[in-house]
Amino acid sequence: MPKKSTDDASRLTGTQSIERALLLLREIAAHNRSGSRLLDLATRTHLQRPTVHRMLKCLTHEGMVQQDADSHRYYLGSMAFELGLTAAPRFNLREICHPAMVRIAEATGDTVFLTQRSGPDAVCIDRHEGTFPIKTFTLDIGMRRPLGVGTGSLAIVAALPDDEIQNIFNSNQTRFEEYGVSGPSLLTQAHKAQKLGYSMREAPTLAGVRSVGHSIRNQSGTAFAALSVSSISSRMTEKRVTEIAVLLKNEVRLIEKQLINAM
Amino acid sequence: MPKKSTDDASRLTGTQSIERALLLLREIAAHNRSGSRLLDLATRTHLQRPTVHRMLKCLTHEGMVQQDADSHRYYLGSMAFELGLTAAPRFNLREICHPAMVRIAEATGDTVFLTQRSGPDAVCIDRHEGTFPIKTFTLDIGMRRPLGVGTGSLAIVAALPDDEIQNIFNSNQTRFEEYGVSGPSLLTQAHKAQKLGYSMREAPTLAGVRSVGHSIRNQSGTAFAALSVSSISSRMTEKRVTEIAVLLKNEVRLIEKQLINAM
DNA sequence: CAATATCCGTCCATTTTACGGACTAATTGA
DNA sequence: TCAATTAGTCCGTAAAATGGACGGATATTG
Repeated sequence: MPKKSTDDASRLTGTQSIERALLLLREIAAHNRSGSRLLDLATRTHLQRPTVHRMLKCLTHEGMVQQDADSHRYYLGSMAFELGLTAAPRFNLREICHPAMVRIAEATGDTVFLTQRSGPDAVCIDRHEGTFPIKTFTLDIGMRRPLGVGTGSLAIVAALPDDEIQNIFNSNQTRFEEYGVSGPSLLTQAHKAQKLGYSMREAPTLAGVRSVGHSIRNQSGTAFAALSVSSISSRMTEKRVTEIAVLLKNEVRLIEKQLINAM
Repeated sequence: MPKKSTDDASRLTGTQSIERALLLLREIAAHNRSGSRLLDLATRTHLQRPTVHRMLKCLTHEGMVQQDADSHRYYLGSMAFELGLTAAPRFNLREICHPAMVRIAEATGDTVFLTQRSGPDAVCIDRHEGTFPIKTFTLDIGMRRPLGVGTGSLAIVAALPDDEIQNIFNSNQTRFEEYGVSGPSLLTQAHKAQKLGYSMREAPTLAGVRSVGHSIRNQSGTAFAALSVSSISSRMTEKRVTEIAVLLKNEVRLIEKQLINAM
């Protein structure tokens, strides 16, 4: 039954199963603290259970995925970790941004996050905590969520051309629900962020947390990462939000200069 | 033409292309500093060029692989890095071993390596340098080589049952050549290491470097990792080798105790 | 503690997907 | 400028992957 996959436009041919395997890996990565059950993976990826099972068996065999013997839940495996170690030297965004994150954390006292775009997702690749005693750890390092969900993520989206924003929101539509946010509202928020030059919002899942984000662009001008600062809402007055936005903007300017030399 | 793949016994079915894709990823990882050309990848993986190309196109599209625009060479991509970050919290061997590595580096003055088995390969997952001014950086973090090539690697092999050693050496045979070592000689060295309880050898590729290694076993008693110490041969007298071996053995004992609690 | 609902894992006939031989384009290098 | 090497593409064919259906394990409920 040709379900006429209404997926993305960018159709590659002759690689269906690899695409599916990577889709699975991303989905497992997106829930790596709690682990994923076979059925949930099948549902979330829109694949048939037998297909998912067969692929997971292979991925497990090769070490990309691990299955907990008791719970049967799937997690990323040691090979994923090792490939990451190997790839790391070529991805020095973390190192480049580290001093800036320290400075921002010191200046604000709040927690700073570094987020990087990964296709239809955004991944938190670093975090630095400030001194203020109430900490808001809205993101763990390595956490993967649909593009547009976090505040840093929103800043990345807002910096993209309008038609691409639409594309992303269309393809992530169903995934947004899982994170308790609606597509249309995200679009409004993205437009607001475009006007302001930075993103700001209340965490939808965690009441009382407010964040400010600013995108980072590469040499060719496309936003591929973002810095964001998170704090309890009571500290995030309107005045303070704009102050932090300026702080972020300046630090990002420095980072972007370094990117030109480094990459 | 049914080439009757004389591969490994553990035949999975319905996952050929995923297996091949992962084989490619491992092969790219094994040469990630210099990058890999399409043809070399095809040769090393024993796959057809069109197949490799098609798969690389997909992997590149998904961010697992990156292609340098000028040289056309392939490297691991940002998604590999990100998956690694996500997987990291569940692989704390590094953290557990870190204090031991510091102590060993201080005691010996030489460079200490932590190696982990990954199927038919071994991957260097950590390194700590001693104070002695002549340093022997025989391994970079993330470096992947066929199991049996390095000294830590050799210690892991030596701790396996004899038939498995044979299997590994058979399937890695051709890959050994690339690293300038011969299978049979490795077998002798493995047997020697079994008698001694630790592995020791002169680096085959880099004259004047001698290393000592000791395997680390998990709860179920199988060797899955190793600590090793590397130094210039003039420092590695026979007496000193045995001293370092004792030092390693004691540290490994402590690590193995922690593994029981941690994992 | 049956009975029942879920979910995991496997089988196998069918068909779509991926394979790879052959060709073209791009790049190197002599 | 021309040969040699490598990258990338096409497409008919065969084999690999798909997924509906079933058996078995584990959790849940009455």
